[in-house]
Amino acid sequence: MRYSAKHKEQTRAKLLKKASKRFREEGLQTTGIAKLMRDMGLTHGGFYGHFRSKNDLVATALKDMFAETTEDLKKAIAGSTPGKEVSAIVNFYLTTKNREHPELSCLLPTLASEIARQPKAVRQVYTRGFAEQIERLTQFMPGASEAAKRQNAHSLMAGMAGTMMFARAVSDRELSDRILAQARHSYISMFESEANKKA
Amino acid sequence: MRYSAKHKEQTRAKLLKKASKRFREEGLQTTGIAKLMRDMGLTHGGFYGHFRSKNDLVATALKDMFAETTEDLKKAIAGSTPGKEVSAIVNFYLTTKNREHPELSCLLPTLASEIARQPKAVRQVYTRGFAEQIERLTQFMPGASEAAKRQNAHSLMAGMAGTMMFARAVSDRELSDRILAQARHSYISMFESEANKKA
DNA sequence: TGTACATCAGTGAACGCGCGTTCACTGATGTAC
DNA sequence: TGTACATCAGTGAACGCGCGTTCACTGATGTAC
Repeated sequence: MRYSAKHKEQTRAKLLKKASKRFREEGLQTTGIAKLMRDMGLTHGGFYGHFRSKNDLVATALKDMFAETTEDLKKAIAGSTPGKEVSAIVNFYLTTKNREHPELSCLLPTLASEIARQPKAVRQVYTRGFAEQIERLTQFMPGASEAAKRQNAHSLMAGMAGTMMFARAVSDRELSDRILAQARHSYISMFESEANKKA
Repeated sequence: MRYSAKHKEQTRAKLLKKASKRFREEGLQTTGIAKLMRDMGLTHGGFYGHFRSKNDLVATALKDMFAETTEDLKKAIAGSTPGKEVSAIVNFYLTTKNREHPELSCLLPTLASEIARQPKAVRQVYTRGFAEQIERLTQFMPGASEAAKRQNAHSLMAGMAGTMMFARAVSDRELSDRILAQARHSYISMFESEANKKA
């Protein structure tokens, strides 16, 4: 059958969205092309009309996921009191809702360890996205110098990603809730700028 | 052929060691039984004489990995100046050597995200090991109360695991080196107890 | 207005491969007599 | 000392399944005449 002019473009976009969710739910290696296409109502062969390879899809999906998280962070920051951005970020990131929905939240806790085993092209996309995310956080961090601020951004990002990873892996729900709640409190008191803590 | 009395026990122990390395190198799902046995010089069928299932192996290997890291941490702490335990832990954990050898270091940066997708039995083993590791760290952390110390242990553990995960995933070696070096500095100044910082 | 043809998103069989698990078996050795 | 047999760690074919990728194809529609 013939399709409307924009049809292929739309299919590709939907495929990309679905894949970037699936990757975060099930991991990169565990997500299969055939099942992905089946869930789109298509057959596996059609995949290669949209992406050169699974690796190509992984790389493209990573860009998409970083862009999504960037949007979410921007929104969280936009809705916060000036000077309270770190609280906004932490309270947005370390929620039970995000714990339950890896497919809709930051890729770092779910995919970063698997990315270490990916081919260079994929890791480069990751590296760029990661560096940009750190840069975005840096401007809201406390610190005497730009370098100190950036280091705090790294610490916060590593702490939040590690915390979310732990909260998801642990089988005891109450323990998981506590991990998140206490980490929110901790990171806010560590990284909310001094000026605001006194206000 | 008949084997010596201790033979099977030894084979099981070697298999477990090999598996716990392989899991950290390649992930849980990506590590296959057949390849594992082939690398032991055995055939895949023999596996089920040692473990009930792959899940059984995963659970047992996790215990082993936690025990290994516990040993390593104890050694690092034993060799440190009293009051400088946090420095010893951080300087032991966040090294380029550990970055290059996931198969010989802490399971958290490599496996925690995959464990979130494992069956309950596996996650329970993980939860116990994780809680024990936190408890072990707690006693060396600064903090006014036991709860505050434990929270600092959580923050440090999440930060170190997240940092190692990032350092491994990033494709730029210099960036990775910087991530590790600056994180060591950061976490030591954040968590080394106040008394010692002034000394 | 009616016919012929080009387009091209998606189809589905096939490729060689690896997965976890089962199970009847092999064959070297220890033990019993 | 010599023979018969039990033991049991490990073997390897087979199960049904999923993997990523290729490729000749289908068939509805838009376009050209």
